[in-house]
Amino acid sequence: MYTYQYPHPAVTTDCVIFGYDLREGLSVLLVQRGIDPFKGRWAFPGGFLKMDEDADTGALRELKEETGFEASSITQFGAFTAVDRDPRERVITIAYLALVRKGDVQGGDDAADARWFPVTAVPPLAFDHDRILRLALERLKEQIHFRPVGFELLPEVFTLSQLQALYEAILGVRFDRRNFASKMLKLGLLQPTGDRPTDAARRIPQLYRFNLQKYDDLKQSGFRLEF
Amino acid sequence: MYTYQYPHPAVTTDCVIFGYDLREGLSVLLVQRGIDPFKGRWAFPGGFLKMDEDADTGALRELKEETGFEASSITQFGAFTAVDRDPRERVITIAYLALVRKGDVQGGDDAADARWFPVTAVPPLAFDHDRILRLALERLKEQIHFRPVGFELLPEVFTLSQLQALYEAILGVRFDRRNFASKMLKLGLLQPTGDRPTDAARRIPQLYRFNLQKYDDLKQSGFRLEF
DNA sequence: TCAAAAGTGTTCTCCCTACACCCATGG
DNA sequence: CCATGGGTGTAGGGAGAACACTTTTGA
Repeated sequence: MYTYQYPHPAVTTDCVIFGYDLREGLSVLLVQRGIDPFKGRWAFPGGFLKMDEDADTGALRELKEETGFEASSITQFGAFTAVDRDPRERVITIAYLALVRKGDVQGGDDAADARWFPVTAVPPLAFDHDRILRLALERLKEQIHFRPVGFELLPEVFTLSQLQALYEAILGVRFDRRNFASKMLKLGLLQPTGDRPTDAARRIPQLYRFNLQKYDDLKQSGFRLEF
Repeated sequence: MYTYQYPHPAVTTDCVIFGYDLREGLSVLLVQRGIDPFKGRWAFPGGFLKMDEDADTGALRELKEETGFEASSITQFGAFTAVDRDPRERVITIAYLALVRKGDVQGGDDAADARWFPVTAVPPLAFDHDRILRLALERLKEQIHFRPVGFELLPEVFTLSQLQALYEAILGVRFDRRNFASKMLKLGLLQPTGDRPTDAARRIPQLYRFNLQKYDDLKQSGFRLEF
């Protein structure tokens, strides 16, 4: 038992992990709760913060424990503090956001109950996780202007139309194919690979790779992707 | 005494209140700590969260108690969770940001120990409040593109050169006077007032007022101030 | 009448936008 | 040979950046 002179809330972390593929579009990683409250409902991976870890560390640990996935970087995007958001006791949560390649997440051992859901078909969520998701989506839309989110979500090599589909999925708009291509290529962040994909049903598109070097240069000078 | 099965951190809120005037430039509101730890040091107004209030409410309450100022809106911008950030016990803080007219803050009764400091001349701060300030300044720079921060910080009527000086102070850059004026006026957010200021040492400039109506319209359609 | 700030307009360039044609591939 | 998607180019308009002259005022 732990006693304090004044009441203390419990503190948890939650991770909104976004992934993407052509079939399902933008998706989030959810785990099914095995215990009450909200037993059986889906929720973001997360859990109680330990006393000897900061929130970033705790979020990464819980994510690993519940999904088997070791994220390289997560971004804190909000604290949720409504008084009654957890029926057991006062719990505030610190929410994190990460972008991952779906393929990297496969094979989590403890991840029996972890599953991807398209953001357009998310089941009812536990606690106030629907609000957390809404804010996460907003933040993702903002970040897309400053951060090459496409390159974190897509496989290492990708085509221009895949990249465009991703941007359209996140922002919920449509772009002109030719203008999107020229704008992207002008940035210089894309490196054509010599290879071509083999599974093409139609004309074979060029494959690109993200140029990290160039991105670091651009970040130095403070850039912005306009869309 | 309050007992829990697992250890809980304490949770506080802190408010970074930005103000602005021509003499001092961009400033922050600080209070001097009356008790240990860090007794005598300056810190952001804030304090422990109560169990029956969410963090926004708690932040506004603490701000009022410590500075006498009733803010109309505050923006949560980060949680600080380093394990050793408070020497007494594990404390995490949720940080808020607000923009106010300096004049509105005068006259807080309890505010004996509240003072404005130019951001360029901030004294040593308690806890990790220097880190909180750094992040707040970054967020302010980001928000300036989506939110008419000038109009929240300046008096109700102001001149174009005052507005420009504010933008230059926040972003740390210089603009061409003529381009700044035409860009601002083109937005349609500025309403010329008939009046002219009397204290001019030189040629008397036009006074403007912020057009809230127009701003709401622009917000609907999702706009961005480019600078 | 001079110094200092205010007001105003033009030109050039670049980028965004809209849009059309041809090419490669598999069925 | 045709449907589907990939690749490329151009013309027009608008916005930003650079820049100079005139006006008002108090000293």
